[in-house]
Amino acid sequence: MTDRWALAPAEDGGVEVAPLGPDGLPAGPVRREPDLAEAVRGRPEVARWVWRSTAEVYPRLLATGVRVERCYDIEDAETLLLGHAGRYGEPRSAAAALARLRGGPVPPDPPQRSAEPGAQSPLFEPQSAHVPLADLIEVYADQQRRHDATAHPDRMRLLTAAESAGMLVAAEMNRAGLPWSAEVHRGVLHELLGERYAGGGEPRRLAELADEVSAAFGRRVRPDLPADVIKAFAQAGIKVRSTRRWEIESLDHPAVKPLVEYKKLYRIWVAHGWSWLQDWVRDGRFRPEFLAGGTVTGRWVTNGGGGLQIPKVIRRAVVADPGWRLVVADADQMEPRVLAAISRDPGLMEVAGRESDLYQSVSDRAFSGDRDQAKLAVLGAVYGQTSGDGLKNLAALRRRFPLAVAYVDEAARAGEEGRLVRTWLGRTCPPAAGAGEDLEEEAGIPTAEDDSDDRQQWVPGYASTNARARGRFARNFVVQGSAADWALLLLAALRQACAGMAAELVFFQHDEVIVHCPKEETEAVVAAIRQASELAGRLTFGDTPVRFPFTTAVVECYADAK
DNA sequence: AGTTTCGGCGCC
DNA sequence: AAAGGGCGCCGAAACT
Repeated sequence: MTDRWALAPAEDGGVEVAPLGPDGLPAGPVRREPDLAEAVRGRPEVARWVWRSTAEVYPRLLATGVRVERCYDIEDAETLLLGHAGRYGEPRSAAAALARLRGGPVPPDPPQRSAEPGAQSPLFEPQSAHVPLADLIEVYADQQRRHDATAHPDRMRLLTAAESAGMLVAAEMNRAGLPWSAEVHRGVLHELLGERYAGGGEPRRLAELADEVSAAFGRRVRPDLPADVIKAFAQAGIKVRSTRRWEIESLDHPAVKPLVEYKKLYRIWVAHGWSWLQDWVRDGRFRPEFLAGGTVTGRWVTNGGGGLQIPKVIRRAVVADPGWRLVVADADQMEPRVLAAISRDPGLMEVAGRESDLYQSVSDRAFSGDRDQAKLAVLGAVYGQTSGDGLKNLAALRRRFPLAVAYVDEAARAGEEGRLVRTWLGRTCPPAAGAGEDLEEEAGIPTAEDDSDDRQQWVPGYASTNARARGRFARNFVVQGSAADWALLLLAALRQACAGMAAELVFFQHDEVIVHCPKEETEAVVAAIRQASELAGRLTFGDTPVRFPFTTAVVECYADAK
């Protein structure tokens, strides 16, 4: 069962396939066959399909009911390998990789396609130029050699394999869709926003709140226009720099309450209201397009519909099919557990070796039981907090967990100095990531904003705010990115564990996964999650005591999971 | 008129 | 109390 085959759809609708040897080179001739799906369906013994792009091939296979166990996505691997070599931004298409290999002119990558509301996953992705299978195999063999030249070849192999697995999962999720009740959604909208008025204007509740805001200011104010609100406050003798909630909330003015309420509901209305429902929900399913590895840290993104930002109140609309359930599984304190695993800090590993609340354990050791302080300190260390209580707490954290704090500090220093920073498996941060566009600041030349007094406290002397931004980015990158490494392995293991069942993975959001399954399968799914977590922890980070417990809920409605 | 950026906020 | 990381999305504002 170690058979690897390479595959490339031909331009005439047929397909080229070829068996591969252990070195990645062809172990037999390239064969032309008339039908892509049949070529795969007829070879169930193949353990891994090597192809240019999962997004090009796999939706077509799924459309005919064909699933594959594993794949290797050449263009995704090219991206990761280029990144590891510090060559971020070079064209990553198979055609470009081939050109680099042969010394020809390197074609630029085609422009990214943007999402269209309600668009089904296209059967043909408008992507890079066609590359014949024999050439594709050459690129693949070269990539195998390039894995060997990385800092940790075994980890790098795991990374490219894991991300390819993630792409299979993403394609399957895109096909399945998230079960969505339009009726429930409409009910929630009506309850929150009131009736819609003809003509597409604001619903009743928003109109009322806008009137209350205007009444409080004594003139007509549009609460959805920040400039208007700032002016209105100024006329009332209150200076605000923005209309962000945390800045507005504490003000002593009668407009504040309806304004904050307006902004909350306005958000629901524009981002998840009736037109969203119209655009993104079809046949009882919400279909955002999941893209595995869509960010530099390796986190997924969704293309369309804000699939990873479903507001809590709207989750009531996520309802299992009749007789089915949603198994909602959420990794507990994922980021500090990942930090324990990558830093190998003995104290933090010991704490992370228990399934109980990690922040509580940290606070018992370093914060005399104050869980909130402990959580702030840990998150501050991971995010690069620069002021407030976080700094004081960071010192306490450093005393108890020196290797953990040193790990992220070193990443931050590397980022500031423009050195490469990698996740545990080898995903590499582009050296300029986290940098803004402000070259004047980079050069240490004060800009107009710099004489605002609150910034200079934490921008000492001529230190570049850009370098600091890179430092914060890199500090977070090693944790968030390694967590994404682990999450890919988790998804891959969970997908395997669910392979024989009717259960389908329908949602994934950084540290949370939803499986939709017949109610008879829920126990098996919960067990599969546990087993997948254990396997993912071991495969990703090797032999550590760190555990990755999940909170799982078996529910009919997503909103009931928390 | 079409495209890009900004402000604000949803999620993790 | 204050505001650190990653995203996507929307309408308005600011551009070409």
